[in-house]
Amino acid sequence: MKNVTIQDIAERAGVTKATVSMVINQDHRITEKTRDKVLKVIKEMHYYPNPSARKLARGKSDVIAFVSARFAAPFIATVMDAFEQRAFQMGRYVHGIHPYSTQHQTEVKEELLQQILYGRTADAVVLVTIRPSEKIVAEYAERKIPLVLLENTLPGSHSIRVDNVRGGFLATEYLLRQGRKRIGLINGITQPPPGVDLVPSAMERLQGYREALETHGIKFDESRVVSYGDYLFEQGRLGLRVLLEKDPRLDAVFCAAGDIVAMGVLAEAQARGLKVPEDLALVGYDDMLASSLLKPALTTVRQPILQMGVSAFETAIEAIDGKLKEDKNIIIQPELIIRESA
Amino acid sequence: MKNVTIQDIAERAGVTKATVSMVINQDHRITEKTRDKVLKVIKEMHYYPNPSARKLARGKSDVIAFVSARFAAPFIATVMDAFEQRAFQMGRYVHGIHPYSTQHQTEVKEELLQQILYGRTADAVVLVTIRPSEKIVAEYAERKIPLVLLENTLPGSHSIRVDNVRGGFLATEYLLRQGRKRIGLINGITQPPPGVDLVPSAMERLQGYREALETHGIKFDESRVVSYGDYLFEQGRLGLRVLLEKDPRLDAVFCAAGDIVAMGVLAEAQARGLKVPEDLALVGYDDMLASSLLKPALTTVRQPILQMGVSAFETAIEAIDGKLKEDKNIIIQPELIIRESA
DNA sequence: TTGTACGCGTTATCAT
DNA sequence: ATGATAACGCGTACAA
Repeated sequence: MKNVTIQDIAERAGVTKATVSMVINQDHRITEKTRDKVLKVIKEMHYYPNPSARKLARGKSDVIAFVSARFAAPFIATVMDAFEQRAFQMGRYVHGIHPYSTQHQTEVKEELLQQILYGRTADAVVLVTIRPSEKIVAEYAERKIPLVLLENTLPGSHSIRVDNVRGGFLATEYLLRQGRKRIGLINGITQPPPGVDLVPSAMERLQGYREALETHGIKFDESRVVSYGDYLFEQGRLGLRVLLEKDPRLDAVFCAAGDIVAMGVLAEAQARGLKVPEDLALVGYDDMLASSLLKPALTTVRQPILQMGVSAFETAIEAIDGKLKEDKNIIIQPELIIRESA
Repeated sequence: MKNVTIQDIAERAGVTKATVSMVINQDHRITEKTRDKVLKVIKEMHYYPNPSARKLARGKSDVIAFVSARFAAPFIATVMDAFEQRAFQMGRYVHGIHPYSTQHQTEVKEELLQQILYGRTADAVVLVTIRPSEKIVAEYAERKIPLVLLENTLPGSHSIRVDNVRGGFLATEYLLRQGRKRIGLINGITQPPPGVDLVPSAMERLQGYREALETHGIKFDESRVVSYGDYLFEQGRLGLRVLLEKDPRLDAVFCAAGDIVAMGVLAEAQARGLKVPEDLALVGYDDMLASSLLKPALTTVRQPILQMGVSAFETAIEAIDGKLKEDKNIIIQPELIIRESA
């Protein structure tokens, strides 16, 4: 009925709160005897320390905040899962990972990060695909709360990134090698409207695309590029329509916006009677589970997502433990998975 | 550097902590004048109340715990997303949703639920596909922390469920109507080994399958059923192999274990040169994004996942607000989506 | 509005 | 070496 507190345990065990606390926190200066006695009472009375009181008392929170735009995006869900998996393996922060989402709103993000920082809610913050303002980074640095960025880099914070320039390059170059000349690009937004966050990976993939074209002596043509803020199936259908309208002779699409969007491209192509890859070659990005199951199976750039989650967790732990004197920047290489669509 | 506390604000604004607290909590009995003054200081000094202190002081936590086995499962990620979406819309518990995962381990689950309960960490707990022990339910009831179950029901807690019996029935009956007689079932585990949790939906889909057979005068044959604990692509391949070994004349498969598994079935069928649906009709479960993109497009039972998340959130809020005198049990009807595979 | 006890652990200091 | 005492962390809420 009433909540069991440390005081109750102390009384029942005939010691003081301090002793109970020490038992819980494995302080060495207690006898086996008293410890066993106290532990027994704890079990008996179903005592669980109040985490709020605990946090309040010691400033540390035993929490890592994991901030992303939306939970449902496969990329994010997978990273989060790997992150947590690693936590279980290492036995640290096991129930101490707090996912937050910003719903893509810059304002929510800023507010949230302030809140986490000044509310002392987390020992470290992991940001997936979200770019904090420099002001925030500075404030975190001052209070010594480590930031770990995924898909971003900023001085003053650690980062885990996939080499997106290379990803864009690999995909485009492969298409060129297959003899394609008119390669459309469906991408994320590279010039975000106010209030929407920039996703640098889109810029980088664009750059890779350009570099590959240049390497092969083909001039970059802006009319071959479309950008969308959402990464949905419908964007793929729409994107292909737009690209074909600009040039019906389009012979390939690199869908840097991801495999879901690529699926939309595929559907639209098929609806128009275009054969993939014969009439239109298609390369996606991400390599989701379903990508290999499509007909034709999707050629795509694979992101080592699990590894990103694992590295993010390990980096966060190292930072929390004070083992990182400088920014740690991990770059993971993507891989082109060649299947049937190109 | 040092943390800004309510005390600092009070001093700077020339009032007491109590006043500041009232301002923050929108208590009406304070003058506009003092309120504005206090708010100004709060802004200036970047004051954010310490959530731990706050929770400690008032027993309420402003948190809803959202407990599932794994984050990455598409079903779970989608529910979680809808859940959070609704929170944003309603402006309640906006950053107060704490996802936890149990990694499928019963022990972890029990421990976690105890911790949440006795640690007073949440105002309500939502459990996705996870069944708490009756003991836990009783303990939650006693402490008046509402439980909301998804895909489960237990007296003493609220529930949101999809009518799985009906889902199983719809799929099987449709296959029977198409003239199929030898219908295999690939399902989740209905008799879990110790330490692994029961997923009742598997039982229910099995029941729907049986009922449909009986309705059409076909005897249930246990050798047509295989069960797996994981819902992976590989299970689909394996499942079909096993079923065909038992009866090579199999003419249909209802893959109640979900569309990912169904994709495995499809791949295996195609690898064996079986035409779908001519030689083998296939019905899945879930209706994922990719399901409509396969060749042949997958006929499947659609789960109204978004709606489940929304209902779960609303139910949690109602329960927290004390508006539910009795258990609320919502049942959502699934829908058979007919495409090409059957 | 203010003063202040309270919620619950942690930890520095002190006694044995 | 063990354990007790007491102050502390930060808001909330009730009596005055």
